[in-house]
Formats: sequence, C-alpha cells, structure tokens
Amino acid sequence: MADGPGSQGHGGELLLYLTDEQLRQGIEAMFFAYRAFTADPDRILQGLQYGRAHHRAIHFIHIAPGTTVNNLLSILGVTKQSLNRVLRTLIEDGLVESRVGRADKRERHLHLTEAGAALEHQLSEAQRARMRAAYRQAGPEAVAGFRRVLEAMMDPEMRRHYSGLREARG
Amino acid sequence: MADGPGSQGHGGELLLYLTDEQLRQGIEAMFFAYRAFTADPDRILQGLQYGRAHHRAIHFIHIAPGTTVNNLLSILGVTKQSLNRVLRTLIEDGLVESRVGRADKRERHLHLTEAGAALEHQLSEAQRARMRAAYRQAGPEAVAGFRRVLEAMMDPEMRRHYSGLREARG
DNA sequence: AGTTTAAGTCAGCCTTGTTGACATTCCAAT
DNA sequence: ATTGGAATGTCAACAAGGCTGACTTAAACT
Repeated sequence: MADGPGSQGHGGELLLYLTDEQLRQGIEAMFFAYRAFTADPDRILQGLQYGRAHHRAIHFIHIAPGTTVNNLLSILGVTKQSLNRVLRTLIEDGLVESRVGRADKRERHLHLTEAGAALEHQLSEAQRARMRAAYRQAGPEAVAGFRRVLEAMMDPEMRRHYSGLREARG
Repeated sequence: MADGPGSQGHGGELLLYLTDEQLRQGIEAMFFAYRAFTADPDRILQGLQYGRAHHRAIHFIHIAPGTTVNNLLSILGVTKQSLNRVLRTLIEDGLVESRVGRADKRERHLHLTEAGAALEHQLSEAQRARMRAAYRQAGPEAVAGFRRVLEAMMDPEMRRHYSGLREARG
C-alpha cells in the first residue's frame, strides 16, 4: 500500500503496474469513468420516458440493422421479457420497426425508423463528445492502450459481439 | 463506416483516432468491458443477499475507513435513502460498523468489521484477477494509456474522489 | 433561541432486471 | 400430414436499487 505507482523501485515498470494498489486504482478508474460515460445519455433519456435499457437497444439496432430479437438478446445479456418490454415501447413510439423475416418468418428483424435514428444520433453524439475530449486530452498512444486493455478485459463470448475487432483487425 | 481504424490514409494516426467510427468503437469497448468487469463480483454477491450497491459501499468504506455517511453519499452519487437501505443491512449483518463521531456527534463514521473486510477482499480479488490478466495481456504502456483516457473521461467533481490521483501524482 | 446540518426513517413510485407459465407461429423431420 | 422443437411474444409476480417528499432526532452553529 505504501508502494505507490510513482515509486522507482528495482522492479521497474515491468512489474510495478501489477501491484494490488495499481490494480485497485484501475478498478476505481473504471467505476468513475463509466459513471461519467453514461451520465450524458442518461440526462437526455430522463426527459423522455426512456432509460438506459432503451439506449442499449437503440445502439445495437443501429449498429446491426435487421438484427433478430434473439441476437439482440445474446448481445445485451438480458431475458427476452426484459428486452421485450423495452422493445415494445420503442415500437409503439415509432422509433423501432419490427419486420417479419423473409426466410424464417418466426424471426423479427429490427430497424430504426427515422425518429429512432435521430434519437440514436443525439445519444451517441453526447457520448462521442465526451470520448472525443478524453481522447484529445490523452493522445493517440494512450487511446491505443486504452482499447487494448478494454479488449483484454472483455469476456471471450462478448468479444464476438464487439464490432471494433471486425473493423480494426479485419 | 468504410474507413476503418486500420486505414493508413493521409490523415495519419494523429487525426484518425478521432473519427466517429473510432469513437463508436471506444464506446462499445467501454460497454462490454464494464460488463465483464462487474460480472465476477456480481456472481459472488448473487449467492448472498447483496447486490452491486452493497459492493460499492463496501469498497469505498474499505478505501476510506471512518468516512461519514454524507461523504459516502457524495462519492456514490445516490440519495441517502438509497444508501441507507444498503448500509442498514450491512450493519445488521455485522459487515460494517457505524461509530458516533467524537468531534461532531451527529456524524457516523463507517468502518468494515473483520467479516466485512473479508468480503471486501473476496470481491476485490475477483476484480483484480481480471484486471491483472488484462494488464498482463496488454502490457505496461497500454495500461498507462488506459488510465490516462479513463481519468480524462471522468467528471471533474468525481476526479476529486478518485484516490488514484492522490497516490499516483502526490 | 433559532437555524442549519447529519443522519435516519416511512411511504410510495419507477426502471429494469428476474422466474414461471403459456400461446402462437413456423420450420423441419418423421 | 402430423409432430417436435425453436423463435417470439405475453401475462403475472417479484426483487433490487434508484428516486421524491415529508418528517424526526440530535447536535452544532450563530
């Protein structure tokens, strides 16, 4: 505990960044950063009838237009009952469109309407603005490290859903 | 969208890491990584009667033993009613001790009991294990960048509560 | 003495997660 | 053609953990 990260002990940086104290600081940084990261969209959604769950659904429908409910379920990691409640209000409010599948008519393919895309843009722009500012402040090398650590932290199954890898490494 | 991060266009890395697509990938990486990051403690708490709210309280009481209820409130960013519900069960279950302040008897100073410290260690070790693995995989330079970006992303008021800065820069 | 502050409590509401049971629709295999 | 299973949707009930508002108690400040 007394051995802070600034210490220039014999171990050098190669080992020092793995001390419990360093790890604890990383844990706390994740907590505070994630809180800030969700704060802006939360503020926007507060005015409407929506919450974070709606944001997540809108985001992933935007990323993967035409995705099925089942696929969205596995990405979001919630029950179909939870997702359905959210999805129903979004469809009722005309933000999301549910199209019956052609090949498999049991499936519903989800798309954003124009209004849905507009809200998506508003929400994501708020998040992008914060991330853009953080990226600018930290610099490109820090950003590369940031991404590497986050990717290493994900569960392998979740990494499958993570579109960043497809684009970045493809 | 067609311009992935791997593209070696004329802009070079100095500008390319600020494209909307890059930012979107950062946003998604935060989402999936944070989910993984909280999954392990959540699993442990599921067996007990506790949730993520209890974990947060235990964490910050561990970091700042003797902290007052009001201080904890401002760190966690919840209402006293919400915190009180959590705190009450932790005190009843003998994980947290509430001591009347000496200088100001209105204040209650919070401490973990031995049992509380044991649970804290179990929870934080699960998180440290994941972070340690990610840090190892990404390397020290990536870790430094990771921390820089997270710190830049925090709200300034939250940065006050963030103990990493005190230790790292002090 | 009167006001403010710290903490706690009660009641009620909302969002978002959970189970379990069940209906419908459709594909696919027998 | 019928049956089995998969995908979807719905109803009901429940819990965690946020929130607001109103109110009390005790202590400290002015």
